[in-house]
Amino acid sequence: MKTKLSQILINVVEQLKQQGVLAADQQVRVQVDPTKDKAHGDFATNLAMLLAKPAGLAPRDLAAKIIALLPQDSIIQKVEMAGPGFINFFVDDQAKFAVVANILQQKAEFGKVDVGVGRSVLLEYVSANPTGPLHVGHGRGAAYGASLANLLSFAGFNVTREYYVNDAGRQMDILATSLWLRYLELCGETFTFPSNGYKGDYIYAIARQLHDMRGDTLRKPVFEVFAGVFPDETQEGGDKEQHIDDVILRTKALLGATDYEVVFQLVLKDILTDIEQDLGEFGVDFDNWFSERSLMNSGVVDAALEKLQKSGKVYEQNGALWFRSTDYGDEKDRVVVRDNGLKTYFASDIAYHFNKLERGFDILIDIWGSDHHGYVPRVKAAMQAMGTNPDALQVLLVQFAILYRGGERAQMSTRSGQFVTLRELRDEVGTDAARFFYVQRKSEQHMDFDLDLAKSKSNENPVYYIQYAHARICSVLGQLADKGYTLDVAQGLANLEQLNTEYEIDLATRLAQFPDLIGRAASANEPHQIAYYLKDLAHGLHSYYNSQQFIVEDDGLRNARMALIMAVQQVLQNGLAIIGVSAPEKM
RNA sequence: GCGCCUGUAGCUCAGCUGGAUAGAGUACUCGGCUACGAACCGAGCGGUCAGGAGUUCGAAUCUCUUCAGGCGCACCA
Repeated sequence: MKTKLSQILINVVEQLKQQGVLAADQQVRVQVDPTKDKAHGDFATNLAMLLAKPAGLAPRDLAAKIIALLPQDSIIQKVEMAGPGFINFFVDDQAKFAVVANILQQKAEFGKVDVGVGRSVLLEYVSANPTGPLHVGHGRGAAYGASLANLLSFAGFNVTREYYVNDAGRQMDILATSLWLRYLELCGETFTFPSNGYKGDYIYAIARQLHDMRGDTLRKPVFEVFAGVFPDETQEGGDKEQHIDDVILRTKALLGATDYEVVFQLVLKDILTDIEQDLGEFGVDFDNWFSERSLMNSGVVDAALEKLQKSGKVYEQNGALWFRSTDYGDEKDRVVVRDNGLKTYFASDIAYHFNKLERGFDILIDIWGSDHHGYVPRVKAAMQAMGTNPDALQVLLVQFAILYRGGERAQMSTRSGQFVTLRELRDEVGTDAARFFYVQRKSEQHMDFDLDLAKSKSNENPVYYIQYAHARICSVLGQLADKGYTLDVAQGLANLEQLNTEYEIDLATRLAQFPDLIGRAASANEPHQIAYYLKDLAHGLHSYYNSQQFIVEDDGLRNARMALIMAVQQVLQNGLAIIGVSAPEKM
């Protein structure tokens, strides 16, 4: 309907050009919008106001010219000029119900558009360090990423979902060392656990596994472990960072490369498996789990650094290797290889993003926590230096949820082991409510997450409002048989002209807007628009439901109503599927 | 100090690439089940769109500026 009106108006603009009212090279973006006020018809265009100046006419005079050029069309009941020069279109009520047949025919496909035109997207999200279970802070990125992937896919993009596993680097060494220390405790050794080690309970569980596997074979006396290490911060003149670094070195030396790798792989695999399962139960899946270590070990990082070196984009200073990111607008140059010979996380990321494009993707989307926003310019700089197009990368930043518990802000720290896990949240509020809660808000919006409210009063979550609408429709359809009627969709579709109440027209209008909404939401990377749309659609259904009895004696009218609510049911399903929420038949 | 994000009803948030009288939920006050599910519906109350200046037919939306909050500014990831 909307596209049809746009087409008509584009033709009118062409005619205006031929008549010389507009210059032949005049650029025009025809805009047709649904109206907010029914008094303004169904659709309105501001075309006359936009073109008034170039045409050298008063907006209302130009509007009159445009209206005169409009062709006769059966679906357009009336055209009016209004206000400063709006042109309002009144669409024939019966034409509005055509969408019902489309929906029932296309089913789960209804709403698909092609703004993606088959372009391939690599969508990277979550990518939390595998140093512990996911907490509620990761939940938002997970819910957003998964919903966006569904949305883009629905909008015609070819989406690949990827989790970047940061399994290289110092944090992983701290983790492996923490595990071994807990293992030593199980062997009977006693000592003070490093203040900068990972203290979460999950480490104990893995340590027990290790002990079951290897008995005491990996045990070393404590005095050897802590021999000559820098004191911890709890001691006079100590430092937690230097302390843990020394303990790592001792751990590696005492265990040897082979056994250290055993410990390392055990904790990595255990945590990664847990994360994968956790996300899976949250309805968040991935096509690839991409290992940073594999990038390192296969020489891809070295190759990338070499490439930069050859083109003179890196230089040595103070024993470290620096990338000239300032050449590309970054605030300062960045270290890629430290003076101790270790490559930085940034070095891997240069190689990783280069690798992504080498795999043939047209568009790269990274979803990061907003605290990483300062990181964007250097990655783009690196992409440019590597000879690739930095505009291929879109970084979407997700604000952290600020947790409130008992009216106070709850602090979260993986290291200290004090956090609410995503799993706990799912157990207490349910996957549907959690998914909806996260995706309800625009990603860059700060979000207050009241744990008490989410847990205790979960019925207030609007997700139930939408699901209830769906269940209600299912219930009504079930009632047909109880009342001795059989559903006849064909008859319903043939009698749509019997639908004429404001509720019915309103529902049909909303349903018709769904594909357009998908296109807009996908273009803006905003799955929250789907959530708001569904709330509106559900409201339309509930109001309709309360206004009159659906199941009436007249066969044609009854079946027409069934067709309409079945269309609503279908669109609710399609929309809920995108945001990863179930559409239950009963509640 | 510099950069990014945010500021809309008491509270939590929408506001569709500048459009007509700024919306929803919640809270509060009323009203609606012998009805296909009341996890619902209807009505009311509630706003200097943080403040100021500018751009134009028209600004919550764009520009500048002030204020307030969040987050970054490592040879950490």
